Amino acid sequence: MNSNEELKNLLDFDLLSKLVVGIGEVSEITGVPTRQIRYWEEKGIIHSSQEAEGTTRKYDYLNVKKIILVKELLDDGYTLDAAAKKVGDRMKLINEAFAKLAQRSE
Amino acid sequence: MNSNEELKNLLDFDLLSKLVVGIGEVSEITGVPTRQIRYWEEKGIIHSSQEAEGTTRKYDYLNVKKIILVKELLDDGYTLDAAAKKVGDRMKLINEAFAKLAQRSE
DNA sequence: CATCGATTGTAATTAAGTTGCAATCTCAGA
DNA sequence: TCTGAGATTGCAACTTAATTACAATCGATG
Repeated sequence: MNSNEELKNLLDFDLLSKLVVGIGEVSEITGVPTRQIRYWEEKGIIHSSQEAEGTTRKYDYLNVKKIILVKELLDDGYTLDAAAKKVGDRMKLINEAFAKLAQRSE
Repeated sequence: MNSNEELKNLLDFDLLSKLVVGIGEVSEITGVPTRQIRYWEEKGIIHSSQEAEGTTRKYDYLNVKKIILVKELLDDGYTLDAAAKKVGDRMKLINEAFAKLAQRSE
């Protein structure tokens, strides 16, 4: 049994993907003000799942992770666009790894 | 490098533990009506993190997992109390495994 | 000092969640 | 069939959380 299988037994990836939190929670977790999160979203850097206009935005694990990474780079002196690009590249890898793990859990 | 270390590199357990969702979300995920979730909580079977009276309940991964398991047993014919006990035992193991994984991530 | 990127403030509105009280539903046993 | 305990549900009145739109601010750079 390889490590991924062990992992799948412990962690329910299907559930993980459904754990979507509100913007207030994201703000508390990341330290980024809600206003700023919405701004990044306006700019197309973050993509929450918002069913329709006027309904509340929801953020999954990967969304929150991305916000954390962007914030780290901003704090480090990057411009928003540069940070977004850099994080985008890294998120690709994380997304792929997750996709693999989530595969057989359906 | 063992599987747990690989896992830690991929999954941010600190973040996972902070992903707490509202009761409406839990209801959608699990198929258990919000009213019923509150009832189970009243009975002491579920323990959401509710800062104070009147504020909204929040449920983390393990809470939601527990609700899913309880529901499965109920659907299978168990009484609520019996299901709660059975699930409680299983959650102990899951909790321990998570505690181990969450350790060095701080 | 004007411009641009980045962020922030706020009012008015809607969505989501809370409690408490009471009603209902199920079903095993007298 | 009646009944009582366990389990669930309905709902009104209320509070908290989140939404949008418009405008203001703030710092760095040419």
